[in-house]
Amino acid sequence: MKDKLAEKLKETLIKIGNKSHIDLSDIRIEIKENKDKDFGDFSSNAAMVCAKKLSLTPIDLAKDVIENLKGIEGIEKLEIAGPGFINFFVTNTSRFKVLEDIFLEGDKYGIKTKTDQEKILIEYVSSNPTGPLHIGHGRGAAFGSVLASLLRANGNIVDEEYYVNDHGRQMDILAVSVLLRYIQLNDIELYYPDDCYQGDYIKEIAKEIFVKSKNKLVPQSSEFFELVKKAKDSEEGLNETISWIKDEEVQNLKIIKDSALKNILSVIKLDLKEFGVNHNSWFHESSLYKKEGSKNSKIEQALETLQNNNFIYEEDGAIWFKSTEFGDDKDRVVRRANEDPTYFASDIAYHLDKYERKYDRVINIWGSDHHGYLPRVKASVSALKQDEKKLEVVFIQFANLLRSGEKVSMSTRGGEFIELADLIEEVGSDAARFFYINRKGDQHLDFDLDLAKEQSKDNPLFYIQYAHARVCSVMQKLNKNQKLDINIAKKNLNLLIGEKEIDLQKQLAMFPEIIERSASKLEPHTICYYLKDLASIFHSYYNDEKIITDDENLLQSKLLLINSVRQVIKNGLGVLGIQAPESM
RNA sequence: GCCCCGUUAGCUCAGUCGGAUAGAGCGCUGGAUUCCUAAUCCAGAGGCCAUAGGUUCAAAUCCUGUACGGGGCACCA
Repeated sequence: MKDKLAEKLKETLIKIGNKSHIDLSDIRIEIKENKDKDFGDFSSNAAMVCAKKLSLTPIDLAKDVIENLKGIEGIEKLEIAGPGFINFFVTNTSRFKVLEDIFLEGDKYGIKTKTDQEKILIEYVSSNPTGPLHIGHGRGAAFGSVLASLLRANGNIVDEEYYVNDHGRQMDILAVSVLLRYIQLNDIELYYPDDCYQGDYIKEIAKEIFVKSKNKLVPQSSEFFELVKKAKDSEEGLNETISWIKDEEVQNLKIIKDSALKNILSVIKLDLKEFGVNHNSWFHESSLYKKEGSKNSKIEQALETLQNNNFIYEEDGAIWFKSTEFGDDKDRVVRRANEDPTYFASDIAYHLDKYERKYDRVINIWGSDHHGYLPRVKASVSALKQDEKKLEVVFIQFANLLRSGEKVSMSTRGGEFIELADLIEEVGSDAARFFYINRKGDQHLDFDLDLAKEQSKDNPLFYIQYAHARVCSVMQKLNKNQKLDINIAKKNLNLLIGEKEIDLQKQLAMFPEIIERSASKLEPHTICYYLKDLASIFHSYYNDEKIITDDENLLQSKLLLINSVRQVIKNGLGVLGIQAPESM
């Protein structure tokens, strides 16, 4: 209905414009639901926006528009109000259509099919594979996952990718950590450096490798143990230890690194699965370092291209990328004096790879502590002659965990962080997802553990799910031979004209637009608030009205209404990856 | 110092690419249940939309400055 009105309105304006030879075809007018019922169902600011161009007062223009709009089907009344708003009063009959639509479309209601589908890549989580996911990763995981399903609901093709940082210093430290724990299994006393990973999972991994390798990986050189001693509390010492292993124990290091990576990745995958997060692509950073037959590695190729495009120079023994030419604060090193490419260099190659895979949009979900990193990545994309506008980054702020109103310490030092798996076990995947996305991503979030578990209206997710369960409960209470009969219901829609019944129909009709807006703004939280509003109107209605009555006509029309509510809640929660339980 | 984000009711937060009288929950006060889930509902009180300017017919919303809070500024990943 709203779309139809918007179209008619625009046609009318163009027609009026033509009379005075003024082109209004690209003017942007707005038509929106009214908060205040006295102003009708919809209102438009069209007359106020166009009045100046036509040298008319908004009121006069509005009068003209209304004359032209008269006689449109479904409109009961048109009014001019305030400084020149055009208010639309819709007939009850035209509101009923949404109920038939929902019944016909079912699970598809609100889900768009587009002919011009966009191919979108969302990369998210991408936590270092050096330990299990903790609650700091949870928000990004929930956000990316919901965003993917939201963009799909909006008619696009979406790939979800996890970038595995399986190359570099963190992996080296991981390998050393495991090796040291491994050695300790022989009751050999040795210093365990502060900068090594402290969690108990390292010991588990070491044990596993210990069994498989039959304890053959212990370095035999006393030099090694001296280095470890030195690494106890100095970063330098740790670095020396790492490079010693790299030189002397290449084969063993590889075995340990590979098994540790495999082990941790499988844990991460399991955690994500429990959380309803499903990446369909796992991209390994290490693959960017591998030669491709006769060709250089992806990183070398990318750096060569930058060089050919004249954005590379040498200084202080290092190789730099001129990111300042694209607005970055300073130029960035891509190859260290020791000739190793930096992390940034592999990220350049990674983004180039994404572009080569021909996506229309490339979306990254990053922690907001990385925002300073974006200008250089955008710069590199531009320098590689790619369209940097295709790259969008959504920044996700950290979440605080609250228990009994107190902040739960999230120190990652000493490995005392809370694992995502523990959070899911405590509050459940549904609540965790909902609370993580209940706020705009770039804002701080207090995740209240007690609230997430509470079974009352204070808990917005419970409130929404309860509305769904209530409808299901009514359906259960019907006599055995009774059920929703769409034919009877359709003939009696004119019984649904109570104030709250109309409110419900209006709210239900907004759902497709909510999906669309939420998707286009990359803001999933909009859906949470929409569903809460819908549930609220429903609960209020339910309290006022008895659904089950002896009057078959009335019963059927009401059943259609409440089942529409049930369907939309189900669809909305579905997009969020959350269950809609039939009883609670 | 530079950059990003935020500031809306006592608290936690919404607020439709600028629109008519700024909303919700909690908390507070007072009510509703012989009845489909009271796990709910209804009513009341509560606001200088941080602040000072600017743009506009119209600003919580856009622009600039200021204050306060959070984060970021590596040959780390």
